[in-house]
Amino acid sequence: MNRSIISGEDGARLLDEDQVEDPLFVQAIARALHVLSVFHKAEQPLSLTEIAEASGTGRSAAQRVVHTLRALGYIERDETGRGFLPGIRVLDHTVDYLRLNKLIERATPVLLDLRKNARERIDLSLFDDLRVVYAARMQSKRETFFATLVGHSVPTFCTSGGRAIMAHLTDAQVDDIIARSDRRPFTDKTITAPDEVRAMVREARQNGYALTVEEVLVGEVALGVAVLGQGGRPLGAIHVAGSLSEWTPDAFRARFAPLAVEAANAINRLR
Amino acid sequence: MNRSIISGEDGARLLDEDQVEDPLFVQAIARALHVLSVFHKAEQPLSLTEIAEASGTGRSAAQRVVHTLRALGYIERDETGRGFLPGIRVLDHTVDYLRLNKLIERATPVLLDLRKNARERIDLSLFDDLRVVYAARMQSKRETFFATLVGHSVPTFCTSGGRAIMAHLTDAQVDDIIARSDRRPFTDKTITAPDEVRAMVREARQNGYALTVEEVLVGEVALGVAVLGQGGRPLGAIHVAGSLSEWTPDAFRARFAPLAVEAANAINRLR
DNA sequence: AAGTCTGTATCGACTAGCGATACAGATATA
DNA sequence: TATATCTGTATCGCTAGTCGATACAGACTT
Repeated sequence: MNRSIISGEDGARLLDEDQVEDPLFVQAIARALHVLSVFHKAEQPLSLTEIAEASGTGRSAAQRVVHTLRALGYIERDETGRGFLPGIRVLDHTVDYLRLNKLIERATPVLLDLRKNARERIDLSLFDDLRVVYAARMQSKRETFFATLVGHSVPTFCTSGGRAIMAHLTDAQVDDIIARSDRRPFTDKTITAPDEVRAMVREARQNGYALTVEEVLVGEVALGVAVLGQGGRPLGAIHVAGSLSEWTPDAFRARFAPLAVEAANAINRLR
Repeated sequence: MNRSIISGEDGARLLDEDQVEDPLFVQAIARALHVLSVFHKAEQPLSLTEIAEASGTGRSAAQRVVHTLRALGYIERDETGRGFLPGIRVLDHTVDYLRLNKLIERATPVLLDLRKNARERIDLSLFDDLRVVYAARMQSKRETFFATLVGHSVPTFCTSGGRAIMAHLTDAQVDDIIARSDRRPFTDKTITAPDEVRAMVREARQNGYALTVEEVLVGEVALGVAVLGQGGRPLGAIHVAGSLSEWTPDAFRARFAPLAVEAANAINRLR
């Protein structure tokens, strides 16, 4: 039972039962953002009742939240047909996040340089527990794919960047991530067995990078190198991605591993 | 007194006094999102007290909101140094917005095609009252600029896309937008005088597109064509942007106006 | 015309959030 | 070394604000 990369069925941190006990935890906020998060699983505009059901709130509360969110621009009505959609206002926060993120800031010039030399697609992803979130993509020359992957996330356990990141964690942390991950495969090449994943992580530890072949996308080979912050903690990863129609995995590795590792080092050196 | 395109000092819809009277308006949500919006004017991590001051809330309330937002991943601590930053969770909503937006969906293939023919930078922007928000960018062959402009916004009154959009509004609406806009210039070529802007809009009405020369960025010539929805209402615009080092404005217009207009028509025809 | 969806609105009961106040750790003044 | 002022965190009682029930109008089905 493979799954798609398109839909957002990943680690959407929803409200935790414990948090209801926390006196510092403002419930209304959680409810509101929970309502907004409902769209993560949606494929089309949602009606008020659908929102209410999906968010677990009653119709009344859902309507009042939607009303407010709409007034603030975080939710819009669908023009054609009925229902609601996320509003354009969310993009303001996107740009704030990207702009203020120090890792992105210091990685950008290095990535531009890497892309020039590599002439393949370069991505920057950010580590977020069970997943790795794309923050920037520099498309390759020939590739006409949509530049806007910002915000897309893929599981840590089965991506080149994720594995490179795990290589900088303790075994216990790696095991924890593997155990908690939804390990449904994307392709029939996706490695999901905990032992095999652990082996890949050990390999990445020795190499200083991770290579994945068709684990997320058929025909794609990807090489990931972790980017580190404070005291060696992995914050994200650089990805170089190419097509198997042009490269064998080994040729890809030989060509791009040095470049990518050097780029990551350059970023790490900046602090 | 020119201004920068980088910082987010645009139409951030904050809470309106009237809304306090609205019984359906959930204040806690507005407060929370207002706190998140505080980062729109920030250039660096914000301390709790800075957040409190900027959002108008007391320290206590601000702390409690930040606490919750942090638990949910919408706010993070800055690793190095102190203070808070927007959290990675906001990118989830970004991808939801982009994914569910019908205009982006139907425009994408056409834009890819346009980029192939034009070989210049192609943008898709969405109309949001006083501003126009970039939703997608397909970079040109040679351009190494960062692909991640998603969420950036520029004023409607002085951009090619914005003017093309205004060409599809009534005169009263255009006047309203001009009047309410913060018309500080970006460059010394920025046209800010209401009458001149109106003239440009009239011109755009006749041509079916708008051309701007260095009004936002020095050295840039841009051509915008509106994209329409339900009953001719403008939803956004296609932009083609080039460099004055390669094109005279007239040559640019002659070369790309037909292509861009045709692309916009293609998108409009899809519904 | 009866039925079932939309989205919207009102109001009282009670809970959940605000503000005041306090504390601990880090960095900066004297 | 001491005093001051930041940082972020935590507690608790009063009351303002939210939830849920209930109701209504318009748009599609049947």
